[in-house]
Amino acid sequence: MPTTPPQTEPRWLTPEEQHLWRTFMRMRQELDAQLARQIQAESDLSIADFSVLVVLTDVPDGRVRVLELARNLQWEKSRLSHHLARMVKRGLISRAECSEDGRGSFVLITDAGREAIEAAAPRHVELVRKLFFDPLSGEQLTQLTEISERILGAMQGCPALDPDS
Amino acid sequence: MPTTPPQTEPRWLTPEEQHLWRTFMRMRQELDAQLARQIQAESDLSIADFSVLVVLTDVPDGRVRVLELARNLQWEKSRLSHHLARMVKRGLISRAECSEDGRGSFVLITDAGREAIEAAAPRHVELVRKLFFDPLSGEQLTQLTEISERILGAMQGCPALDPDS
DNA sequence: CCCCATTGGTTGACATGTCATCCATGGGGG
DNA sequence: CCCCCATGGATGACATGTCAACCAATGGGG
Repeated sequence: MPTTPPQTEPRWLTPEEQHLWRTFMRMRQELDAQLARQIQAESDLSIADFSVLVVLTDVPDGRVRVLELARNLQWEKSRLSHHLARMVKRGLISRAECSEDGRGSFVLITDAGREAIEAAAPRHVELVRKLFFDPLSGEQLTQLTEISERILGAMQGCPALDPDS
Repeated sequence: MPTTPPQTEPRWLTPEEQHLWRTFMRMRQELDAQLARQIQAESDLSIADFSVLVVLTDVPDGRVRVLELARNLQWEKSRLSHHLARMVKRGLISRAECSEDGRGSFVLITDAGREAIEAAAPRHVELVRKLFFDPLSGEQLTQLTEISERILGAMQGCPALDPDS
């Protein structure tokens, strides 16, 4: 029998499962797209810029180690490095070397950066509310929290094919 | 009073809302990443390739108009055009001109394309099950379906800043 | 004290996505 | 019939992301 061994017929999705999967994926995608378009149009920041700046404004001195950023955003270091370079070029952040660790480097938010995010944030939250929170009941919010945590949990246990971290 | 007019203090997220939003976003992101990595590693198709091929195999003759594809995937036509060009170059699909409409063009799946997706699909479904369906209870699946539909609905009504479609 | 594997981070080549523009056909009103 | 604009699609320039290789500082064992 020359067939590849463990080829039990895969458990394809039932019609309802398929419907859920497709709806979920489309929702994700559309949500991203809308948020991206809005933030881009109104503030000439990208979602990526925005999330970097959020982290920077969350810490008291607006100063974070690169690797800390990477862990926080769950980005690979390469992507982060490239992105930070662009953000420096646009004056949103700047860098400082790290005295404790000669290899390391700090990222710090500039005044322009702070200005940019403070201008963009209110409209952004407003849209997040309108598209994500407002359509859902309080009960659904609880449910979705639980659901997200479950799925996330299932993946943490799955070191699968994880290059970084 | 020189302040910009309708600047009532934005409704920032409460801690629970923030927790939900961040958990949800991280879940999305991690889910995407895992699926992308797996499919890439095992089949040298990308998620994008995969979803194009799925549409192509869904129709009886494996032949779809470009614009039909675009609507189906919700991609902008430019992205689709570029992507199709690459897929042609890799032999996964080919094209045929459209007799009914001289501007139009058909996309058709090649044997290589069919082979590629048939090889990739089973492992992919398996992973989707493992990461998305299995961790959730039947009740949660129902809830998530409802939730996704709600959010999606809220966005359909929002023609917002939609360049295409 | 030195060697060397690890770690923090950058770089270059390349794949992918976006935006604006272009081009050819199609399909009506004048 | 012809003009003109809407439509289907391609293209080029550029922003962004990924992968693999690289480099310099670190920090332990021998």
